[in-house]
Amino acid sequence: MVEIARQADAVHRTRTPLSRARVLSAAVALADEGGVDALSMRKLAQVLGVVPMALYKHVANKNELLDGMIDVLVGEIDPPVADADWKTAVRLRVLSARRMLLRHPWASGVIEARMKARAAPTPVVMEYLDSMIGIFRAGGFSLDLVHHAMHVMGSRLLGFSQELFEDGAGREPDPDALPPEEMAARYPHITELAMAVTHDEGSVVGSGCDDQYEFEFALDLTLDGLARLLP
Amino acid sequence: MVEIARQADAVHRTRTPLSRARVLSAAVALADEGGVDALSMRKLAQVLGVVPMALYKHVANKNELLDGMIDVLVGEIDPPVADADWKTAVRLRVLSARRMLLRHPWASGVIEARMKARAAPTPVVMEYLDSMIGIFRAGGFSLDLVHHAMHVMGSRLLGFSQELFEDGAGREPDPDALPPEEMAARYPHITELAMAVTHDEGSVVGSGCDDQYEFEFALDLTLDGLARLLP
DNA sequence: ATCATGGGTGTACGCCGTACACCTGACAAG
DNA sequence: CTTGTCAGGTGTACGGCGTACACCCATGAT
Repeated sequence: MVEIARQADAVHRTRTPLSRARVLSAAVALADEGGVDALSMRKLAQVLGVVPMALYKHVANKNELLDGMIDVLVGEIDPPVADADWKTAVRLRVLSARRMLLRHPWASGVIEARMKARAAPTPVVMEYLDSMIGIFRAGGFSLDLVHHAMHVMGSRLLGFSQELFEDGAGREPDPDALPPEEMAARYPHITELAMAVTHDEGSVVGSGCDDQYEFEFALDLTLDGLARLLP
Repeated sequence: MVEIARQADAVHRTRTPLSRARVLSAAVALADEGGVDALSMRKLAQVLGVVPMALYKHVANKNELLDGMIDVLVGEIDPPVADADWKTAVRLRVLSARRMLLRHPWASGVIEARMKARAAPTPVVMEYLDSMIGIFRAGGFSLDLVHHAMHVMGSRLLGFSQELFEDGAGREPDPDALPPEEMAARYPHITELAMAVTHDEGSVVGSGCDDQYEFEFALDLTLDGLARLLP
């Protein structure tokens, strides 16, 4: 009994004290494995070896936790490179953002959801947007044009353009999946496209498409479109 | 007591029987007012004057409910116009999708979330995508090019390109909002842009920007970019 | 007359976020 | 050295959620 007490004490003594930073990074880690649904205040507390309510001494509530996690992620995006023309600067930055989002697949959903819910983005996000605008401005964009540019880039600014129909490993299984022939009959164009893309006859939907290439293709298309609008 | 029984019976008799369609449209209505957070199986059941578990006779679970709601919404998008060149056909369709999404502001989030979770889109969404591909194909796009095109359009295909920083009425209030001068110091480019956009000195962030114009600007930019790639 | 069945009911379980009261140990002031 | 403050961890509890499971009952086929 004394042993137990001593050990408990030892554990207590060993445990590095909680902190906002520790909470946030544990939350990110928890979301990284198991997706955002696996992130609950209770599970997070358990991972940190602490009682759930302890977290509330470091984050106001779950939404603020999510905001903090977003800040952590945005902090992972490379700063803009110096000495580059605006197009490559934007390009590099967006690709860096994309890499971050590929490391944290749950992030785009959380970012979008929180962006819609919050009155204003967090300071960290604000600074990201600000410096992005700065790149355009330094590249000679008028205020009007940079405004349009930000809208054009839209979600690509943060590194994602919804991969709407994507390979789909690890998704919910589809009970009523169609046999290929019925597929071809009902959705001739999808099927045709899928066949052309996957030259091996794998699962008809989506695989075999180089996402990175597609992403850069789209990114460059819009960047070139913007470049043509410069005086 | 007999009265009560009779009245209950009358209610019972009056109530039009549940059906998947009735459940789905009630769910959409419930989400329309109060956002997607206000949509719970329990509240939905209450609206329909029924016990929660009754819903499960018509939808397998909440995710399937959401999928059904998406189908309802996609069904609201205008079919492609006949006798139009590909560009205007795509343009009109996407603008119709956008109108639907403005009617149901919660929809884009749900669509994105469910698209990520499901193995394959529902048949209704598949048909939408299929016919969209069909428009491009009829316009002379090669398979490769229409593939790129679908990626380029990305979320715009469904009528939304995240309005990342948007006017923000009805959002969570921001406790630590900055005074304008500090705003200008920390985020010079955002401030400059915001000042240029809102010619009246309203709240510095975002208002006074014509979303519809921006959306069409971006849409046309990408459509023009695609047009330049045609042989 | 019987019986199967589709659709509504009731109860119960385990999860969730978090309000609120409490404790405790470190540290500053006297 | 005492005393008081207080940041930070604890324990309990509440209301809401999705949904499994057992049930009942009216309808219509046999």
